[in-house]
Amino acid sequence: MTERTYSISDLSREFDVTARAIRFYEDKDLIQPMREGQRRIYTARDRVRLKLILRGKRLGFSLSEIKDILDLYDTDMGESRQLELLLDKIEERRRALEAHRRDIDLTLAEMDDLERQCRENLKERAGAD
DNA sequence: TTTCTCACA
DNA sequence: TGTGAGAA
Repeated sequence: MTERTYSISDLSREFDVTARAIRFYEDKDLIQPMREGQRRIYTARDRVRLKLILRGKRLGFSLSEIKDILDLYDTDMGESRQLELLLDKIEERRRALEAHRRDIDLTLAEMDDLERQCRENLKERAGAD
């Protein structure tokens, strides 16, 4: 069985990212497609990596964090360590999001206060007029 | 169509 | 973390 390969436009269509972005990930060493002359040839494995990159991005990981995780994919005894690193990253990311949520809640509470004051002020003015 | 590079946010 | 343009 001969393995399927993909062109850069195949993948950009499938995952709805620009070819530019895919080349950009390569430039950052997140993917290493083969070459056929100048052209990039993506294997099923490259395709999986791209899928993982995009998932990582959705979760808010930086490209370098994604690279750290992806690199363990290639390592011999990497399986468990990859999962452990991923767990670390998830925990870290979760903390960051929770901190962000607290900030947002504080800001919303302040806005409630301010809004209340504005409304009271309006009422007083209406009475004074 | 795809590549590369330079500039730009 | 990408994009756009221009030339090959």
